[in-house]
Amino acid sequence: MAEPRIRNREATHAALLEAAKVTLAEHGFQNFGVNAVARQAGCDKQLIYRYFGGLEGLLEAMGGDVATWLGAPPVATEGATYGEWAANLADAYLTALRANPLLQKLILWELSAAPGKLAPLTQARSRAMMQWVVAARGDLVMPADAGLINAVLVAAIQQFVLSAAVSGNFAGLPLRDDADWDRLGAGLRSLVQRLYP
Amino acid sequence: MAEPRIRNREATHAALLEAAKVTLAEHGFQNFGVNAVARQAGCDKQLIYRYFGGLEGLLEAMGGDVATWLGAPPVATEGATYGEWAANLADAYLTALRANPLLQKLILWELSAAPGKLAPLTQARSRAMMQWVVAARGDLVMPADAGLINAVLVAAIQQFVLSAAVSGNFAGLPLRDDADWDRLGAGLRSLVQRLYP
DNA sequence: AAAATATGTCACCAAGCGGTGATTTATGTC
DNA sequence: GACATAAATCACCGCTTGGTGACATATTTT
Repeated sequence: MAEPRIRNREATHAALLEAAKVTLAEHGFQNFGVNAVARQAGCDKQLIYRYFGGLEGLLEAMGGDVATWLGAPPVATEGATYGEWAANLADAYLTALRANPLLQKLILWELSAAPGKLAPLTQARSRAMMQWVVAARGDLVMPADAGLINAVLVAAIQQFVLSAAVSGNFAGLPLRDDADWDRLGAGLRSLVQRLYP
Repeated sequence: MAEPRIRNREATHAALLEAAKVTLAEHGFQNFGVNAVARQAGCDKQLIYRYFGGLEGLLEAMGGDVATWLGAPPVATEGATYGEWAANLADAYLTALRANPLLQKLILWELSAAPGKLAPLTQARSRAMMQWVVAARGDLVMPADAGLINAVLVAAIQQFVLSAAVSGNFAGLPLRDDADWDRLGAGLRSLVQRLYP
């Protein structure tokens, strides 16, 4: 019935990888599985086992180019203070994450899955984000409590974006249109500059 | 085979509700369903349909006593500044959420589920948390940007707790034993006091 | 005691899942 | 052109899920 796809191992391999990303980004991790990915790719699920050894291998393969999901980090402004740099980075992460449903779904999945099940993907993502930050930081010196402050910023941003995606707000703050996000960005910027005097 | 449970509608009703909470708290929302709840309650799933009209009704019923999940809010200290009060509240929420796997799973579920599917529970929880805060605030006057600052605090705390539950850390910060959490609490307190001068 | 009702259980259905062996068929090689 | 290999599909398995109708029995009412 269904016309078999043209025979091309490389292309099919790539198509499966792409289908995995699309499936996760569009439908979340809840219905993510061999059937859903194969459906999205338009081929038989057997090929997932043949080419990746199963879902596990497919996830590992996804981790391979996870670095490209984030895009290029913003460059550190010449002569900027650490506070300005941190504010810029927060802003950049906020917009990047907001525009990246795949990354959102992955973060959510990591929070929901049994520890270890997503290890390869988690490690790849964590490494990629570290590089993102390090590449942007240049040779700025970190204040003493920068670790905590930045963790709070990143954590809050993630929670905002994830909550907004499902309910359009967080703790009373509306997070729907661009104006809402602009307000939030400006507010965060002022907080950051107050925290890094 | 299985001895039928003694016939008592009230008790069975309550047992199902309790089983729902236990199932969610212990196994998360991923495997939450009529089968799992009925298994936990030790009765037939049919009773869920008879007494609650299905999972939906069971969730609504769970929303009924969601207020009791949080426990009593900390009382506002006499003559305290808003900054001190906010720091206390952050501390209280951090420890309360950390000790409450059911609430953790519910928050995670709300972030992962299709909007609307959890509406009754979400509304009940949001209302309960509002009351928690309002009851604690007393008649302290809120600074101008308190809404944003508190949102950032709550968001960060939630992300910390959720991430710690699955991976034991967040963005490099270790969040395993009590000492880790004490350090985080102290750090947050200092940040709060810097933000509310 | 007999009948009616309420409570609880069982047996089954269709659908979806992860996973696997067997089968077709296009492609490259001799 | 005949053959081997590799790419893709098909057909099926066991299991779990949400959901429902039929059944058994304890409890109350008549």
